[in-house]
Amino acid sequence: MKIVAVALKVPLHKTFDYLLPDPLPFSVKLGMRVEVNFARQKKVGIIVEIKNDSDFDIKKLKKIDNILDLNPILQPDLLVLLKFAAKYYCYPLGETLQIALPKLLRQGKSPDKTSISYLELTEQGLTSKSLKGKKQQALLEQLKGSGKTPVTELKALGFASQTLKSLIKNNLIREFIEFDEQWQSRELTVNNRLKLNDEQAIACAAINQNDGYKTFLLEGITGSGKTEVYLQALENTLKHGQQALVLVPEIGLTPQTVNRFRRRFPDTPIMLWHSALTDNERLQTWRFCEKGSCAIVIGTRSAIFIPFAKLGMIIVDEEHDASFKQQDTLRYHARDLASFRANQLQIPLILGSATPALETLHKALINKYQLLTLSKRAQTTTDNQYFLIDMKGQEEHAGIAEASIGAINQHLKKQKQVMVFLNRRGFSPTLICHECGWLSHCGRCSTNATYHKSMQSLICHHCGEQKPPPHQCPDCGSTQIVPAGKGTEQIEEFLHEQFPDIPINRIDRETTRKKGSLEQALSEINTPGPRILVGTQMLAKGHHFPDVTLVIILDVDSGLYSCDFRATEHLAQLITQVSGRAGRSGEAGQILLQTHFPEHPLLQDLINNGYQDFARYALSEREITDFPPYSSMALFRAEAHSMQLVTSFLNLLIPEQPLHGIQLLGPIPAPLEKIAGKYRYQIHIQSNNRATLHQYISQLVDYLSTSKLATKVKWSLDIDPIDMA
DNA sequence: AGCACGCCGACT
DNA sequence: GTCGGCGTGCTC
Repeated sequence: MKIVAVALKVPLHKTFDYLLPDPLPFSVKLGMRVEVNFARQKKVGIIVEIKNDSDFDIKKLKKIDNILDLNPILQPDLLVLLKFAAKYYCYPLGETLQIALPKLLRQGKSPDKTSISYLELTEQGLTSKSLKGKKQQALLEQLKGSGKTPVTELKALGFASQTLKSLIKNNLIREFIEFDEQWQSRELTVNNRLKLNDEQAIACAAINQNDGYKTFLLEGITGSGKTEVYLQALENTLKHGQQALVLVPEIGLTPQTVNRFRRRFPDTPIMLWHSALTDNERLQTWRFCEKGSCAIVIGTRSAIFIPFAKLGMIIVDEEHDASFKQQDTLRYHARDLASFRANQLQIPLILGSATPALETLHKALINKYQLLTLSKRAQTTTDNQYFLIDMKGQEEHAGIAEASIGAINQHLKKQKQVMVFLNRRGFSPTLICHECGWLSHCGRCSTNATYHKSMQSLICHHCGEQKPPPHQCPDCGSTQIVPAGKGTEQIEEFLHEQFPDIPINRIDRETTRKKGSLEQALSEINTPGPRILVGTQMLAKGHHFPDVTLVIILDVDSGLYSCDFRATEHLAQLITQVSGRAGRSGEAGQILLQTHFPEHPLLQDLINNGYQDFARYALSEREITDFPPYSSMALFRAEAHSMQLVTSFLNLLIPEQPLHGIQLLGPIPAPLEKIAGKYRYQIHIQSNNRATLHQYISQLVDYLSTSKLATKVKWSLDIDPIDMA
């Protein structure tokens, strides 16, 4: 009697056994989808085990209603990866598998979507000079840069169907349909290959000589030509007829990046993977990769779950970026799963960053990874200069020091661009009553309500609740309600007053909410002339601003003294990444850091010796304090509307006797104790031995599945957390 | 998570 | 008398 274990989308840490239909129509394999009756509901599940008996009462087993696939929908290696992920991150297997599948497959739809329409330039379009229509001209430029491009991708860039149609009508571009034919690597055309410097050549040679699994850490300062190394390493992979997966941070999937790949390999099918794809596009891309019809995928973290016919290389660009870690449901780290997958397939993995995560650097320093260093900037000869602005006693306006304003003036006069960085959006983080000290806060979260002047509202950045600012203080009735603290909106307003003739672009989540508005701002920034850019994190990542020669970081201090042990690492990465945006056009950039602690050893080390030196020093501190990567960590969180319920539940999990090899800390309130009306507490679990940690956590999860109290709170586990909030 | 079963209050 | 509140327990 044939029995199969089926993984279903239920939040239970187990699978369910079913009987196979008796005369079996065809051979049943792992990874096939089935339709079953489960607790009186029809569900789509996946076969994860085939066996001859069951721990469950065999007489009570139900029969499978339907086998949905002739061939497994999850190929064997992907199923192994997902089983590992479910176990490692302590997440139910059924839910893990569902997360990895495109929605249409999750729903049991047929996987056969086999064509994609592309647009390309005609001969006429190639030679045409300039068109009247601005949008039409932009589309031609885009196609000149990217070559043949999927229609859906062009629409995502903001081109209207009308624009496409009229260009087709005028015979400047043409549409064609491509079916999922095997991609043939012998057609490989390579354009615009750059000459490598010594370091790049050594890196490429090391990667290309490699046979089998190996992880390389490509530690290259901004502008040192990491992308060129990726491209030349990819060339080798493509020549062997193998596919490649390039993982990029959420913000890194810009047209510039993609165009560079398309221009280099004009005949090679390249597809994108990101959250804005429609369900159909997602399924198409998935199938094209699985069948070997697509050669390169550039995608965000979930691309790690795409099946490939013959994957030959994985690249993780900006590997330190926090967006590779999923912050809800299955809390996986795409970089770490990439490492598992590369090992599983015996292929090389390249981790690239100017500011590698300390975990990654540690593995390179103990020779688990091969370290490849790029220390020379390709374009400039001069290094950026850092200046610490001591804010003690310094006169300031809207948080900008007098000295900084002087510097801004100088650079603008030289027709250069200036970047002002502050990691806080809105006008001011709170409103304060001048008479009684009342502060604007969110009614549902234990945090401030940020004042957004342009929208005339108070917004909670955690739960999104909006309300109008009060005219009178709710406590004392005073009308003296004033903004306290600074956000990017206020910086922009002040700079407008100070430099009325200078164009200013503010770039943060608020100003880039509308589709295409970031692209719009970026193209404005590319026009010559003096300009000021104001922004948050978003400015630090990926974009090229060749005319920026001055960068000012306003609030350095919040990263220096924080309860999060990773805060200094993130601050150093941020400073290095932001300053990497400056001085890329031949002239050395100036970086001003505003701080009350100019003598702080971290800042001194960073500006005098660079990130590489800082990171090695920071690692030695982690070793002394026993923090990751010198220990393993997990975070157990629980939330509920009643504080008493949460704390008593968590207290139940703390044993009376200390456990051997496990340190528990808590329950302690989460950094934000209350969000959207729910109280959140957590327990830090730490061990010097990963296996010990995992053994303890699996026991914990087993216990929770039998605990009644556990059903009354919402709990979650974060393995290797990077954000304690 | 769903969903049914079950045991108590206020309604045509 | 019954409709419906959500506490409890189970799903191969």
